[in-house]
Amino acid sequence: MQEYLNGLNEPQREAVTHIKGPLMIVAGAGSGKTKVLTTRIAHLMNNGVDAFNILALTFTNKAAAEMKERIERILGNAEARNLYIGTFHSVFARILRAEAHRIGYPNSFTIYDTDDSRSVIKTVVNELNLDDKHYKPNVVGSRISSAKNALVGPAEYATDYYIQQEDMRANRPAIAQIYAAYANRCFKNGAMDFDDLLLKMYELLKNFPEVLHKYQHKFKYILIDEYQDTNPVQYQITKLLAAVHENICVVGDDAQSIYSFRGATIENILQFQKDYDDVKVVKLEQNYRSSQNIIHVANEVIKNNKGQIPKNLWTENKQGDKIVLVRTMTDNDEGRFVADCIQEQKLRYHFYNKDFAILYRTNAQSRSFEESLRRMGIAYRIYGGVSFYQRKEVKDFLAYLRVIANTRDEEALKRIINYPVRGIGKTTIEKCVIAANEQNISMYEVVSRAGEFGFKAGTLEALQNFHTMIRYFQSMLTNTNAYDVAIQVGKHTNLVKELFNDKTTEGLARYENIQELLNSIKEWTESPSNEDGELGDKSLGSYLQQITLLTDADDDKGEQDAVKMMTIHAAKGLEFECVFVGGVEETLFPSGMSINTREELEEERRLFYVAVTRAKQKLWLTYANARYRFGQLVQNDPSRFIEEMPEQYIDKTYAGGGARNNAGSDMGSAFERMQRGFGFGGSSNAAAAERKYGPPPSRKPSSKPEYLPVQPPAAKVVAHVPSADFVASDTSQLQAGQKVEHQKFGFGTVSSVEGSAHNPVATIQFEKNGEKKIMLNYAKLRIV
DNA sequence: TTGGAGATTTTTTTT
DNA sequence: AAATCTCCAA
Repeated sequence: MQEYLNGLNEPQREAVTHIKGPLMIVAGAGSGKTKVLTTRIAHLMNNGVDAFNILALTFTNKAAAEMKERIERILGNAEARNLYIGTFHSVFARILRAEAHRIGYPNSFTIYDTDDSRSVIKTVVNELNLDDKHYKPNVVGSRISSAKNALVGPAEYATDYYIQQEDMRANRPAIAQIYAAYANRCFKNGAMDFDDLLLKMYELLKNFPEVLHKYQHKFKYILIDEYQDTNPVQYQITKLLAAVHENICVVGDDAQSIYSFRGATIENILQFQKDYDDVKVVKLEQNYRSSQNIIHVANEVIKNNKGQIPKNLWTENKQGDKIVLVRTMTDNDEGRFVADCIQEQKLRYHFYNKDFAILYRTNAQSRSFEESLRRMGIAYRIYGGVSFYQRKEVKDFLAYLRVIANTRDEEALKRIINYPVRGIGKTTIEKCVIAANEQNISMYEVVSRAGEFGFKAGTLEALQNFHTMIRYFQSMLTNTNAYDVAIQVGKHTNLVKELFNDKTTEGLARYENIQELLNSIKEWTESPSNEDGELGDKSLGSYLQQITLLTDADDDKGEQDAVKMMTIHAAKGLEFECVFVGGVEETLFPSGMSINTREELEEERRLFYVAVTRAKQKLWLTYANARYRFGQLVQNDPSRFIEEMPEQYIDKTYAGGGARNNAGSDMGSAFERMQRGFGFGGSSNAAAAERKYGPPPSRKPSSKPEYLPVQPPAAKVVAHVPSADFVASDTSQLQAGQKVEHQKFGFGTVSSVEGSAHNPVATIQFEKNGEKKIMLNYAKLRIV
């Protein structure tokens, strides 16, 4: 008997060993879903299914790579490299690359990221003489994206009564026109946006029976992870692919559906049973991840949602700690609390940095956490946000490569035609675009035939030089790999040199980024196989196509001992020993944008459910009375989700005061209690904690974190034992020049008092700990 | 044509 | 607070 089956519980084994026919796995959070998927694939292969006939669609490329690795370990051979595993987008991009000629695209078509796509929309809006203030690229773009995800093309969009009504009501009747122009322009540019990778794949299968036939018979077994987050195009594609063999296995949890803004619909998972006869349904309800308390809270909150697949998530794990609710004055206090708390937990329970995750609803919230962690000297890594490949200098460099691989790519061409500056200004670019539109040729072709369009001598020369350079790069394309081309681009454009000569801090960072980019291209070129196991294709085109689809989660720089910070969306599928969820406030979580309909609110609640169920042992929910938004302090109420959690599982020690308007509470503000308790107060330093709890274990974290604390000056507080007679003085009249004693920082001299009358802030020069800004309303100071 | 000062806008969430 | 856009002088 195959021993890999032994580690499975009953329903898991059922899911793994069901080989023929449609299978739906309803997998609760932490129920061993990945294990089931990998074991199932291994089991299929062990039972004679050829790896080449298996397609597995995952949510991130990293998940795909991990699965491959685990399967190899189970099987003990390298067969897994032949599997087709990847995200919808990367798998389809690969197929489209092979079939591009059928639909009029170059096989090295460009993949536009969101920025590129918005930029094209803006161009198109202006060309149609519409106001881009009213037809905002973001608004129009998301409208187009929804249409594509729902399989609505430009023609149908323009004639659909309901859609048109909506656009009329929003006073944006021209969106249909923009959609059509946008689609045309993308095609003309030889480019696909993210949605096109799905839509064109669908059209390919729909319009070319021989292609459909080919892939139907190639993919005899199909597995789809995170099925609750698939949208109608993805649904239709998989339905087409699975139509012959019907060996389709979907895994999902309706309670974790959090991508409706991307067109995902729970309908897909609810519909699955009706689509095929004889669907086997397996429910995985035992949670192996979290404590009893965490599971109870999660279950209780999600009950407030209507209409779900009934299930009962349970665990045999121990009860665990209560969920800690934390209220602070501002977002900065929130950051400080979390950083202090991590420090304390590490000392007390011997956790490593990597055991902690800070999750939040919006990327912008990372700032205050980042600052506090840095001050404390705690290593951290932020996932998401602006990714490496979105940085301006990186995009600029890549734009060269894009033009070389695909001259139709007008977006890229416009980016680089005058970068570095070579005297081809806005007017000239506009002229080129207009000429291109008139003649119905690409902008690049105008540049290449610049002599025919009556440019001034100087301009003409600049254009011709540019064209000669690009042609030179292209001549290397056929017999050189991506890295060699990139190096030549760096040399001949003077880009690298120019950045090198820029000695400002930002210039230096930009230079380093380009170096890193070149290194990563080199690494990619030299690695034996691509991420999907395809051997050999080290061309520039191949490189460019995978680069756009990489996400931050994918570039895993090894297990680092760093606190992880990311949005809740990005945390899907992950787990951590200790989790902080920040900004649990009305208008933030649930988002102010998503409280207008029941559906929206329920999705926010599912998001809350996802956040809570990421934690294995410990969970903190923090919220601030007020936080900065657009540089202004705004008040917020605690999130409604807090009230939905049963009291008995909640520790409210830190949830009392905080607000000034809550003076009746005898708890004192969270900040005050923090000072009384851990982190502050002279005695609770590392040495004391070590005396009390013993030395940290010798197990070493595996590698260096990406963000090692740069300068840890503030982190190392020189311990101060307060005077025996320490009594906080009335500091309302505090003035510059006075000497004071602080419980933690020791003696110092006030250098200034600023801030509003309600919230005075003193800058104090401490003898041992340097300059600190102290909020007088909260800090306890003794005037000496 | 270029670059910079000042004005304006932006925050959901992501492949 | 930060990023992007607009306008103007050189």
